[in-house]
Amino acid sequence: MMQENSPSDPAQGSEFRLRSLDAYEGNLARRTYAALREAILTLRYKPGEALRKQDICATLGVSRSPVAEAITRLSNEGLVDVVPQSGTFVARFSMEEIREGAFLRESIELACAELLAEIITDEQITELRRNLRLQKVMVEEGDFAEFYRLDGEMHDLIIGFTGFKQLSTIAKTGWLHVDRARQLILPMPGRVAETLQEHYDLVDAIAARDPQAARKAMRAHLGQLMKSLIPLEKTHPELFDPS
Amino acid sequence: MMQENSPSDPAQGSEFRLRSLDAYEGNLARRTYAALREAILTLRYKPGEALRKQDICATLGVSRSPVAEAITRLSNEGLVDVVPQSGTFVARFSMEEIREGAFLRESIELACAELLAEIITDEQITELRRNLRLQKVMVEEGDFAEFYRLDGEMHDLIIGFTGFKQLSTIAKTGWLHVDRARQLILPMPGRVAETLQEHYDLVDAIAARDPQAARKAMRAHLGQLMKSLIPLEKTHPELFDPS
DNA sequence: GCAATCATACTAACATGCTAGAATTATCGA
DNA sequence: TCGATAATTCTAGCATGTTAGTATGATTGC
Repeated sequence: MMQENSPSDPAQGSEFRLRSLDAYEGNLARRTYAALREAILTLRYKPGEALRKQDICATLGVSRSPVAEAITRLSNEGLVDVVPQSGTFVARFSMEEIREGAFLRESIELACAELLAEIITDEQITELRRNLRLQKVMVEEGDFAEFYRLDGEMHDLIIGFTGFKQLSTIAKTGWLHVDRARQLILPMPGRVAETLQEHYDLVDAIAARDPQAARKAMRAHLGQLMKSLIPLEKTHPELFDPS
Repeated sequence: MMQENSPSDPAQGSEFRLRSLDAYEGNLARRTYAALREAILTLRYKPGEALRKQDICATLGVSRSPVAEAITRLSNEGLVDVVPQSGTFVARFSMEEIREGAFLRESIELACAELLAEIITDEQITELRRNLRLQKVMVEEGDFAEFYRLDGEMHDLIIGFTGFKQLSTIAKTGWLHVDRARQLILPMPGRVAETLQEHYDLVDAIAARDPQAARKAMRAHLGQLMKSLIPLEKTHPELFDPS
């Protein structure tokens, strides 16, 4: 099988794309996984590109074992495609997978929002509102990176408040493909403001302890995001799975 | 740290608990994973028990590499606990995790049932009904193992009909802990008949293209299962996480 | 008898050698 | 010039050697 490299590939052979392992924690394999994962999600490794184990080993200063383990894990998550006896490639986008990840997260968060609307405490509502205030500030300051971080944190809070500990990890794993695709969208001030409003609606519904409204708000919110992702397949066809 | 072996451990040192690898497919690591997973889920490896890599290597006739990779994966799924530089142990049951797995699956299947109620085709309904007829036969014949297999197949069908390909795997992964705990419950004819009826209700609701009824039926069905699992913590305390 | 200390026998984690097979390039034939 | 074939150079997958850290059991001191 052949998986062409992006031709516009200058001499980036040496790896400036991986952060040092001591930015992460855990054993070598886990840290290697984290470094690779970050590089893939931020598109420093481009979809379709071959992953060179040797380079990675050299750059990170580890042997092949932890790298192999990391790649296995990335493969399980669908971020890379392993071709036996041939090579490992950064997975291309697949609108199918993106939809699926969005659906999974929507399923989980709908259930959480619904449950939370019944059991949420006042302290937890306060924490959500505090997060929202920070989001507002970031929108006003135009700090979109921090806004997205707070966005993720808010979703995490909502899931975490249910008391379930692994659920957030699963939701995020499904969300990986969506997150990677989102990197291609330049944040537009207008859209970000809308997103913030959707967050307000969602938290309001939960705070009002209205399960149905919470479901509706969550669905509307995630629906908007998907709408912004659909055009990507047309604008960046080379990054997508031929399908 | 100390994790005692079950004292009632005769000379089962030699491993009669792992099926031969050629019962599975994929590379050695994947097959090793499958074999271990099956042994853990069927309780041939008991919760809390230490996993001896050397024995496993000898039994399966493979080296430590594939076994290590398999264990890493089982660890990610929460089926084993790895204690660095010490040992790996079959995870004990945790009612917390069981609840969480059930919640995850409920979230996914509720969303699927709701979606399906809108888009399901007549052929798909036929396939579900066919599965139900087989379930009925198995209940009548008292073949509970086959009934449970069909049960799983039905849930798979429902998820698969949405067109999403990975969702079933995720749902099953979350369901692992539930499945393992279910091994402790002797199937009682009465309860199995009830379960079958719940399946009928669910499929009827989907076939009637009634999203709300489908949600309700799915929730009732999974709620019943959880109800049967709760007492296990009292009857088999030694298999549960001290919590 | 009992607690503290030390030696031993385990383990996970990591490094590295080896092999079979795939992709690529070089060579050859028309 | 072009197509087929052979040689080379990749890779993943597997086996195994090494190391550091943990638990266990023996030994010692009291």
